[in-house]
Amino acid sequence: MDENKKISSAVIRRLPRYYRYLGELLENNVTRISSKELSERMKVTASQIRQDLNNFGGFGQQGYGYNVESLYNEIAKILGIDKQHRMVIVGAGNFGSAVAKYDDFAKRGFVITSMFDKDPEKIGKTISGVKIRPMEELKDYIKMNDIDIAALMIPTEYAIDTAQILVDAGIKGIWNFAHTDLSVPEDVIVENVHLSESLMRLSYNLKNYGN
Amino acid sequence: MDENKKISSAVIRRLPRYYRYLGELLENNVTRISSKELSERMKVTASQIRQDLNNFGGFGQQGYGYNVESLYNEIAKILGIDKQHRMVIVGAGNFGSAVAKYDDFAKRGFVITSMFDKDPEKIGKTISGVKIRPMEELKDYIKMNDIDIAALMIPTEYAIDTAQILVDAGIKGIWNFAHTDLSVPEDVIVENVHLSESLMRLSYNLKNYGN
DNA sequence: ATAGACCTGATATATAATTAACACAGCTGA
DNA sequence: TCAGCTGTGTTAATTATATATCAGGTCTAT
Repeated sequence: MDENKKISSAVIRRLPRYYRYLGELLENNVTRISSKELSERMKVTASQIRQDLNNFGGFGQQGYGYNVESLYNEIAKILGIDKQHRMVIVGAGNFGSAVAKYDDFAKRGFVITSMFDKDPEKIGKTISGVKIRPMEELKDYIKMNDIDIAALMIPTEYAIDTAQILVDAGIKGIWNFAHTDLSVPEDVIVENVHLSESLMRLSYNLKNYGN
Repeated sequence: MDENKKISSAVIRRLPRYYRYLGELLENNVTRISSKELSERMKVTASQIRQDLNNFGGFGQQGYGYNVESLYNEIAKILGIDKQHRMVIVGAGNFGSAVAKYDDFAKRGFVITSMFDKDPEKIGKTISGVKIRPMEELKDYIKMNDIDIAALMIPTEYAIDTAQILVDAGIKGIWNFAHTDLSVPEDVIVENVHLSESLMRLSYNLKNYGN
C-alpha cells in the first residue's frame, strides 16, 4: 500500500461490503474467487472490484483470481479490525443499551468496557455484563483505560458538550448517534449514524421510485 | 421540479442535513439566509448548496437569499415527509424496542403501528404503546393496515425470508438493519443501515487519519 | 510440454460530482 | 429614486469516480 496516496472515500465505503461477502464465501468453504464472479454476486462491475483492491496492493493472481481467505484477512488489516478496539457507550438509554446487548460488535473486535449515564437510577447497574458509571467519571475513565472509541448515544442537546469532554479526554474516535454535527480537532475521527436522515432518504425514494 | 430528470443520490444524501440546519435556524427565529452564510455553518461550498437546491426549483431570490421557513417546508415536501408514513417494526429485540421507544421518528411523521416477533413470550406485550404481534400475522397486517415501511430488525439468518414476506404483502419500503443485502423488486425501496460497516469505516479512519 | 482459456493489474476512456465564474435581478440605504 | 450591493441561477471548468480495454502472466487439460 502506497502510504502517500489518499484513498478515496468511495472506496472505503465499499470495503466493509467486500469483507462481508468474503466472510460468507469463507463460511461456505469457497477458496478462490475471480473479480468477475464476485461482481455478479455483489451486483457491481468486476472492474470496480479490481480497481478498489489495487489501491492497497495486488492481492490477486492472473489466471486464478483471489484467494478468499487471504483477501479476507488483508481487508481486515486494511480496515484496522485485525486488532481489538476498546469502546465505551455514552448514554445508557434505549439505543445505548441495545448496542451493549448486541454481541456482534464484540465478535468483530469492538469491545465495550463501560457505559456512562447521568441518571442516578441507572448508575451501578449492569447491562450484558457492562457496568454503568456516572458521567463525572467519563473523562478519567477514558484516560486511564486506553479507550479508542466512544459511542455517543445521548439526546442532541447534550451531545456537543459531551463530545468536548471526550476530546479533552483524548478520545480517538466518536461514533455519533446524536442528531447534530460535532466539531472536533481533525485527528479525532467522527463517524455519524443519523438514523432519522436515513429514514428521510427512504421516504424520498418511496415517493420518487416506489410503487 | 423537472419530473424527468433523475436527481443524483449525492444530492439526496445531503437534503436531510439541509433540512436539519434549516430547522435549527427556524427555531432561532432566523427568517432569511444566503447560500454563503449557510455554507459557512455547514462547512460546504455555497455553490453546492445552490446547485443542490436548484435541482428542485428556484427557491431563492437574488439580493435576498432564501426564506428559511419556506425552504424548510419545500425540502419537507421534496423528501416526502410532509405527510405521515405508517411503519411496522419486524423484530422486537433490543434495536427494535429502542426504535419503538424513540419518539423522534413519530414526530417526523413516521408512525409505528405495530411490532412483530416470533417469540411467544413477547407476543401480546406492548412497548411504548405499540403492540407486539406474532410473525404469522405480519403479511395480513401489512395488507390490511396501509403500511408503507417495515423496519427489518431481526438476525441476519431470517432477514431474506422475512423480506420476501414483506414483498409478498406489498410493502413499499424496507428499512434494513440486518447485515445482508436484500434482493427485492425494483419498486420496493431498501434503505440499509449497516451499523457494523459504519464501525469498520470508523476503524479505517482511526488507523489512517487518527492521532 | 504446450495450446488455449482465464483473469489480473494497468492504462485509457467515459461519466458524474464538485467548485468556480459571472450576468443580472432584486434589495437596501441615503 | 437610484446607485451600489448582494446573492441567485446558470454555465463553464475542474476534479473525482466508474467503466472499458488490453497486454501479458498463470493456470488447466491433454
